[in-house]
Amino acid sequence: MSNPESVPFNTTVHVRDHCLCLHTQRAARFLARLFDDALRPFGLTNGQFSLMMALNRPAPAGMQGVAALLAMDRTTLTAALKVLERRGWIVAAVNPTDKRGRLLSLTPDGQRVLASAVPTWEQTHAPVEQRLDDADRLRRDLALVVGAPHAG
Amino acid sequence: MSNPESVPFNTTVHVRDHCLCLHTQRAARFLARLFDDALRPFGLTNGQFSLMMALNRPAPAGMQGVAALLAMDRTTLTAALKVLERRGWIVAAVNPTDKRGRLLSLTPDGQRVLASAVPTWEQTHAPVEQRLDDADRLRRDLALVVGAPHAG
DNA sequence: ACGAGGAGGATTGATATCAACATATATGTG
DNA sequence: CACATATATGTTGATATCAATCCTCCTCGT
Repeated sequence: MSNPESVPFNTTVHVRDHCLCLHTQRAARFLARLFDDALRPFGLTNGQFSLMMALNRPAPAGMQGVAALLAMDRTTLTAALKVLERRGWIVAAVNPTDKRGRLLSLTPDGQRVLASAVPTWEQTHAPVEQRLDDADRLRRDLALVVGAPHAG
Repeated sequence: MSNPESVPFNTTVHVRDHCLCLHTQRAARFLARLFDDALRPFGLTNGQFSLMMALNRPAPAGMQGVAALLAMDRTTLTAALKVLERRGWIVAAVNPTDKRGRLLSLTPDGQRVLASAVPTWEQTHAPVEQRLDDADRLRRDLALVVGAPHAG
């Protein structure tokens, strides 16, 4: 029934119900679909929206900083940028101070697309927040998972 | 500064700090890397581990049920199964009762691999759980996000 | 100035994700 | 039984994800 070469069903149930990795992946897939659907009319995915929002800052951003902000692999960021660059929504210029680095920024077109999508983001986000007793608590907990000792 | 064609920096900061989709994607990427690293010696990714665990049940599972359990697109499941099937860890047999459907189950080899990985799952999961004040609270909140009115 | 080691990115290969479309089977109606 | 419709799954194309690897450019010691 539960020899050392197989996993007892009880263990399966325990892992299924407790694995934070699984729980988080499920929620991530669910929210990705939700926001992808909502943002599709703008030609944006949830990840592209978050990335462009991360680039909407007073001074151009570097790749390391953006990758860290999104907890994303550097090479994933490279691939994501290529898509947005093809569409003319962002530019990746060589950093004149350090020619190894890139300075990332939104183009005027990119700013327009992002601005047009913000109301939809709000309309999509609000119902999710309302389903929760305390959205700030969830944000704090997720920040703890990622390793930030303090949230916010 | 904040004409209708661009997004004010204040808005960017608000979205960055509040977007539950972004927060969840970040945590999901972080945990995926953590578990992928830990499970690599067994030739498993976090997703493959969760999928095989979902298939470890008394009676063979159908694709619809598994996809729903993992909150995963049907076609994503098809692709994931092909990899595990190639390795001989699962079998997808035509359901004799309904030839449209498939019955998914672990092979003995698959059971062995899964069983060998469980201690590593425990060792990887424990520190994450310890970082949280209340892991059950996070699990409940994530379940609420996915739309389950009751957690557990 | 020169060379060694390091840091920042890009590329490649594998898997993951999902929409749009295609195929096979079941079910219900007449 | 024939046909329309619904259900279950597979296929294709685009993007997302990350490890391994390579290349370029910077920094530092001499």
